[in-house]
Amino acid sequence: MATKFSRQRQAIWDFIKDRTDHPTAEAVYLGVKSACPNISLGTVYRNLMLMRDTGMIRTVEVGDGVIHFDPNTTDHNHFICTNCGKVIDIDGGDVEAIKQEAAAHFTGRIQGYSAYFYGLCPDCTKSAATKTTE
Amino acid sequence: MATKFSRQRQAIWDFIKDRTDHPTAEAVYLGVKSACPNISLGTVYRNLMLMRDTGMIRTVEVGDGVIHFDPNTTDHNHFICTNCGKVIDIDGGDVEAIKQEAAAHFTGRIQGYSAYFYGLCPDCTKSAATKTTE
DNA sequence: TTCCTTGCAAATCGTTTGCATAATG
DNA sequence: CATTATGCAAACGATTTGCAAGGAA
Repeated sequence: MATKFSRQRQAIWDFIKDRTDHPTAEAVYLGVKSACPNISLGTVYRNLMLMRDTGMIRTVEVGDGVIHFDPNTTDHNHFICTNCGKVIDIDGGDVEAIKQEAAAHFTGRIQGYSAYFYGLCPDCTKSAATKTTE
Repeated sequence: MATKFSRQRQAIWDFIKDRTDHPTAEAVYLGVKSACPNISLGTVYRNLMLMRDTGMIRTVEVGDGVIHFDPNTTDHNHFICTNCGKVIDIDGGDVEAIKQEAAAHFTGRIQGYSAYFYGLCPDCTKSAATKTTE
């Protein structure tokens, strides 16, 4: 499959490659519109999925029923704010240790791994503290 | 909301309460049909979601685009077989330790947690070993 | 009787796909 | 030129919802 780097694929990659906010296909679509005014959602999906299959990016399923895309393909954890829905990277954790912990209690071979932590993100914690009541 | 325990809700609960195979709504629907021949998928969904909101069960999103339901509401990890799609509980892991590990690298308060490990389940590992060649 | 629930069917909504056309190497 | 990619719109499939009728307290 000789990959032809189309303008839209390039635009999608440029848009997502440095993102840390785990955009959805819809978000990528909107974000790329300025560079490619008449790109279609289908093309965005096709390219994102292709990038995932190629290992350029990774898909993240947070539990909101929508697929999020993450250019960070190294093992890391995710935090999801139960208030605003934001998805934040938790870098620097010892992923290997977590894998070991789980592997110790399971008889199969564990290859991949993906963990989600839920709670209030720093921002939401702050604004919650502001309002004294409610 | 005074909950009226209908026959179908009872049947759904009876069906799922001891399951460890994380059935989908569809699976519950089929499994409950013997007890309630003309129950509808909608009712199954409504009840499962209600049970989740009530904390009776928990939903599990494995990455196959379908919601799985789990009567085990205690913190535990899940293993998903990349070959057969089976979802297996990993009991006995030190979930608290994993939470701590992640919390140490994040500035928000971590409340919930859910992790998925991927690989070949014992069964599939076995059958893979059987076939000398592929 | 009074709400809560159901069954049914239609409606959503995210994602996928077929196809004729356009762009890439 | 031979392919690969695109845009569009229709197809899909899981989940949700409105509503009139049925069932539990």
